[in-house]
Amino acid sequence: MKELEKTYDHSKVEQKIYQKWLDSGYFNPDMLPNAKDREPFTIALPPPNVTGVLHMGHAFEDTIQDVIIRYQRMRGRRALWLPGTDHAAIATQAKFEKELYKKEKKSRHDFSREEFFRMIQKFALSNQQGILSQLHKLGLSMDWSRLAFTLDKQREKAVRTAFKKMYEAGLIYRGKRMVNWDPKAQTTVSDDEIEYVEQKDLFYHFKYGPFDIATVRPETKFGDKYVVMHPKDKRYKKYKHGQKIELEWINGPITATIIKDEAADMEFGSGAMTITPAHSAIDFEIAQRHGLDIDRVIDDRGVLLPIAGEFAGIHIKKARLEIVEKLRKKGLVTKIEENYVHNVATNMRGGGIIEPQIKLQWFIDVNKKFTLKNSKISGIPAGEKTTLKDVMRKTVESGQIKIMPERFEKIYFHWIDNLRDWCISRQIVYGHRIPVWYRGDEIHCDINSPKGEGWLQDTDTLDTWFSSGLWTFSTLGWPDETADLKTYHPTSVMIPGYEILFFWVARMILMSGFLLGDIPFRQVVLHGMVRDKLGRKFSKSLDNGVDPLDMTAKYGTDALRMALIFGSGPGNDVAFDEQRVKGMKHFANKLWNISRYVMTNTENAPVGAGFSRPQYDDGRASAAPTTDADKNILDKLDSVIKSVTNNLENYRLHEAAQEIYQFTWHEFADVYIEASKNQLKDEKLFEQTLYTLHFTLLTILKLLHPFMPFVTEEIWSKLGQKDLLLIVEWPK
RNA sequence: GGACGCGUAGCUCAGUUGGUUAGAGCGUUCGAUUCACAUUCGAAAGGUCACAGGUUCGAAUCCUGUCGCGUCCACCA
Repeated sequence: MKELEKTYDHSKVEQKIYQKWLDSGYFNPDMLPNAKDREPFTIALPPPNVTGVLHMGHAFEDTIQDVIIRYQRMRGRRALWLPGTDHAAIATQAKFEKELYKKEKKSRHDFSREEFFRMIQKFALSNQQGILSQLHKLGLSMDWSRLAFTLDKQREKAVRTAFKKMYEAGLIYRGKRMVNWDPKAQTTVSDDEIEYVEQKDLFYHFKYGPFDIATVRPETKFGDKYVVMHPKDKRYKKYKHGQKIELEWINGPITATIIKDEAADMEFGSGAMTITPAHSAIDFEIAQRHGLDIDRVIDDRGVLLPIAGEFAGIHIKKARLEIVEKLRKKGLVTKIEENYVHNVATNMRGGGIIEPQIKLQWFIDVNKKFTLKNSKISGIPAGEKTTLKDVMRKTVESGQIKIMPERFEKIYFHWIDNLRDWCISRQIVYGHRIPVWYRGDEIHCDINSPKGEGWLQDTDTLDTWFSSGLWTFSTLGWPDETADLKTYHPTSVMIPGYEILFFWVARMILMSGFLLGDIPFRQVVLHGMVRDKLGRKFSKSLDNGVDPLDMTAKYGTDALRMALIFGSGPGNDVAFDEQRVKGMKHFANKLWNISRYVMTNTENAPVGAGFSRPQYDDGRASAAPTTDADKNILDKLDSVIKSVTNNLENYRLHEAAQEIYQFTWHEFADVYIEASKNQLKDEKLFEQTLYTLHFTLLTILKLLHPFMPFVTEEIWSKLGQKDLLLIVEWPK
């Protein structure tokens, strides 16, 4: 028996233990003992963005997954946890461009496309290295041999194959539509990447012929030649739909047309509004309903077009005040309200304020009918017509995919109901380039460029979520029919934050449904966000960020893991409190000293590592001399095993963790170990007591291992156990 | 405007289908120390489970309403 230090020093243990695990090869499920006989269990890691470093949210998310995968491995599953990173297209390019400008005062225009792509890819891959080393330090049991990246060769093949199949099914089309244009990043963004930010502005009222119209954006008003009011608005009864009126406007007299449309809100302002169809989704719809002209006023850079007359060529930001000034001189400004609060659409991936524009873009049609040749989706038989929306809905509705907590299912359905076609093209270079080539009027979509002269590839790249949507199967080798794909797909459980339910979870269901006719995962367990102890988001401006690696250095990885799991309900946000991590470091030390006690006492015992359980194997009642304390602790142990197992099966990790903690400290240490001190002095009770101490400790180590892998593995080896605790059978 | 969540000890939070004196971590107070652990042990203080009704033999838990906080969706010219 080896001596144990008086205190547990994580810094001496963690790296050594992690190396032991790596050397064992058991992170790769195919290397597990009797791998072929094991039932597969798969988790695909939500790939962290290569934009930066890991934060506490990652530590939380990855700990949850590690607990589950370790538990399943011990339960005898062929447990695969597949790691990877996400190229995060627009976010990464935006970040790179920012740094490039800061460091070298250069922009994307200073480089060729190919050169610029290579620079960003290099930046991304160097970030990736940092992230991978952080993942190692968190003790995560991922299968590094299968590491994937959303923008590597194999994933490119998957992306192009997926695009081609959807294109051929007519689900991907190119069309001129109103999109969210970010003039700063010079690209479109999808509806889901818009974040509305409250902002205070001046609210201008103008005299528009006989009408009072209001706006915060006078610079869009040049093209306004339609005035819209509700058909039932009594104030405007005398005006007829289609009626023309002459009036004085910014650059002289114009002819305006009266439009009666129910989109006009009678309660708001004067009830009359002018519309700018080329730069507003709502206005665009109104214009389409009535067949109105759609005149572009602002270009891609936010500069006014010739329609603005003397203001043409001026940036909208600058033009606003000048326009108001001109209107004021003409006596057309009736009122200016200050501090008008309204929402502005912004690009949440580090871009600017969204300017709706009509552009030629690529879309995924979510309502178009198609036929699934092979379908494992319940509610959609093979050969039957369906839509992508239907796939997303039916898989969850039927319970084939379960979402936990359940309340998110409602939110998910609501999102599907309001879903519009997904704009997948981006005008940036960092991403998967659209696999479509043009030559004159010819168009060619394929995995590789077409043969022959004069073909030019589409310059757009794909929305990053397009490649993320393939993640569960592109990581397993799809489109090739690999053994991995057959063995490990559909994956067992997906564990993302609730904030990417739409971006990602829904898109994976869509992609897997169409391309494989199957679900990507059986279960979704959503977790909340990690906030600071006051419940605020971690943010740069508040400077309240906590680096997970600082915590692991200070208190140990086990302590951080346990602290994150301990006080968190499913789907709820977690308030991060350093004090709790400290408390869990104490717990690790407590366990360490419990082990010291058991070891020093079993040192001279006739029983060694091969402790048997003679008294309890069958017929507990008739067993050898046993005290109430023994019965009590072993009964409780049995019930803890059952309960912890049940809670882990149902992804109630926090409850499982609390039960083990409670049992270890306040039952085993506080009660039984105290009682054992007297029992060990009694010859008749000696062996029984040793047995109970030893058996209980070993079982605790097994139960606790998924949560606190390092300290448990270390003690396990000090106890002289041969196998790694990592793959020891889960207690029953 | 629509939907959802939360409000439990000083602080941060658990509390699975309603069931005995409501729990944890940290903090506070008092006491203990050669015997596994001061990163410890024992004890204590501290909660009308936001509020008001209702269902029930019984409600922190279910229902209705009120107040406060938060999130998501839609978006107003």
